[in-house]
Amino acid sequence: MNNKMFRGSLDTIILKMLNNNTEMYGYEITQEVKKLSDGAFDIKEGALYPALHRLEAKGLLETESRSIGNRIRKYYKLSPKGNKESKTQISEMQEFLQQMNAFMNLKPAR
Amino acid sequence: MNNKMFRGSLDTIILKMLNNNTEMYGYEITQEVKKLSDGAFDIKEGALYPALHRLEAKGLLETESRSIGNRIRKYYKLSPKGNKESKTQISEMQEFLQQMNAFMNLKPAR
DNA sequence: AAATATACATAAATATCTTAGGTATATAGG
DNA sequence: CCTATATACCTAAGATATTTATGTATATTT
Repeated sequence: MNNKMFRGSLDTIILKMLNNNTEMYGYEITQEVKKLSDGAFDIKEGALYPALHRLEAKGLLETESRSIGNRIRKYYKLSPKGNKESKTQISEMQEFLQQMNAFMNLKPAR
Repeated sequence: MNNKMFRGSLDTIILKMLNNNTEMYGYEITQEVKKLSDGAFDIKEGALYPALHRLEAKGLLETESRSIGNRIRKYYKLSPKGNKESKTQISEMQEFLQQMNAFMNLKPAR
């Protein structure tokens, strides 16, 4: 997929994932999103990590670092504020999708 | 509408309008899009004109300036290349909308 | 042993958008 | 008549989000 249209929806995708899953770590999000979208949505790590940090800075996400073997994973989950915001953004996205769909299906006036 | 999600879709919207209408001038596009979307899509002129110039530079649009009274309007229409590209982008957008819609409707695993 | 996958991260470059400002003509309301 | 709003084009500065490239390190597969 030409992911130009993907722009602007990354935060909402992350919030959606964390709304469904209680907690996830960054790399896991990229893999799950790819899988769930049949490869259509390909989140670049260079976009993901700054996005997670942004959302955390806004108080929407809470983190907990855990050692898995010799490696550290940083788990993210929605804060109460993030929980509310995720629902808002999911609704707004659905509304947007409907509007854009109607628009793209418009027939010429004559 | 929070038009954050609007990002990345302006070019496609313009191409869609010109696919439906043979020819339009810039200001007309902003007004028609607003009307057709019930106010949901609000194209800023600061985004529109650079976008039109970009699309023209890519060879997707052709222009013709016409005097209307003492004022000049710049009419845009799809070039043959733009005609093809518009159909491509409309299809890609529709595919994207479907994917994103499915994604936003995913239920938690358990 | 080497290649690939996992897991985090940042910086530079690029793209697109908003905000703000500029110019000028046309029309509607008081 | 005059003033505000609408029409119609445009660009520049700043904000923001993304890609590409790079870096580090461990784990797993071939």
